[in-house]
Amino acid sequence: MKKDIEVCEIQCIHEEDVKEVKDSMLEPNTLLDLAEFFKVFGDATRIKILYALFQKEMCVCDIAAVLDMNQSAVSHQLRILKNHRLVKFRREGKIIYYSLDDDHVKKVFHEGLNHIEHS
Amino acid sequence: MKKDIEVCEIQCIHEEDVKEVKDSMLEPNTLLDLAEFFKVFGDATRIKILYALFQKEMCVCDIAAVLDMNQSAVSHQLRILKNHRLVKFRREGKIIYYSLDDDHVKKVFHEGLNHIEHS
DNA sequence: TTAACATATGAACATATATTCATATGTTGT
DNA sequence: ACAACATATGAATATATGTTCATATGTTAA
Repeated sequence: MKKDIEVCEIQCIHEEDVKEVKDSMLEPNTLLDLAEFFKVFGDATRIKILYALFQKEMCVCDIAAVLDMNQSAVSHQLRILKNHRLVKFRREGKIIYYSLDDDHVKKVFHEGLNHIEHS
Repeated sequence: MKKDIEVCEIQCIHEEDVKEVKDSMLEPNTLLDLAEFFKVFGDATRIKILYALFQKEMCVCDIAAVLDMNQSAVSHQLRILKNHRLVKFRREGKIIYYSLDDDHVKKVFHEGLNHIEHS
């Protein structure tokens, strides 16, 4: 049964367009994954880490030194980068070296740079 | 004068590397702008809006209908996209049509898709 | 086994951010 | 001028996120 007062009804103007665009929308999971992926780039600390790793693989404490941050903060961020397969690591004794895991990273990065330079 | 107890000193292992990477680091403003730029992509609502606008220009209420969200929420997000020059708009009477403002958007988007598909 | 070191992690806190609600602004037709 | 409509915006709230602190894990050398 419908209530006689209908609130929050979304009104659209171009029904055809809405239907068409709605049908072509990405799958919910893809959307969430994409947003998650970009969210990783949306933090200055992680951007710095990625940019540092563009130059060469580095261990955690060296990254911390480059960023002038404490080891814990860097480690937390590295975990996020690792979970999203943006960086990988190898162990050498006590030291763990991190490096880039993916070529898309550089491409995304440079498209971002292009944008902020041209706007 | 130095305190005899020195806490939170950042210890690095490879001084040379640290110096080199630190010197080649992006400027603080560039870093912040980049992070800001990607932060815009890091939200499912904005991703949906951008993807919708890939198909065609749309007015606010149609976008709201596509996303199944209220007008205010969409408007707030459009403002963010507008501020970062990702979308532009034109007015036609009462209606305001939004569209993509930048080719980098699509490129960034597709690199992101590539990444999540290959990982 | 123990000390020293490199890194990881859980909890707590402070800050940032998205959505909602109410309302303001700006446009059109009467 | 007024009503109806499309959009924008400020404030409030709830949630997400980054950093710090304390501590745990894992490795090496003695």
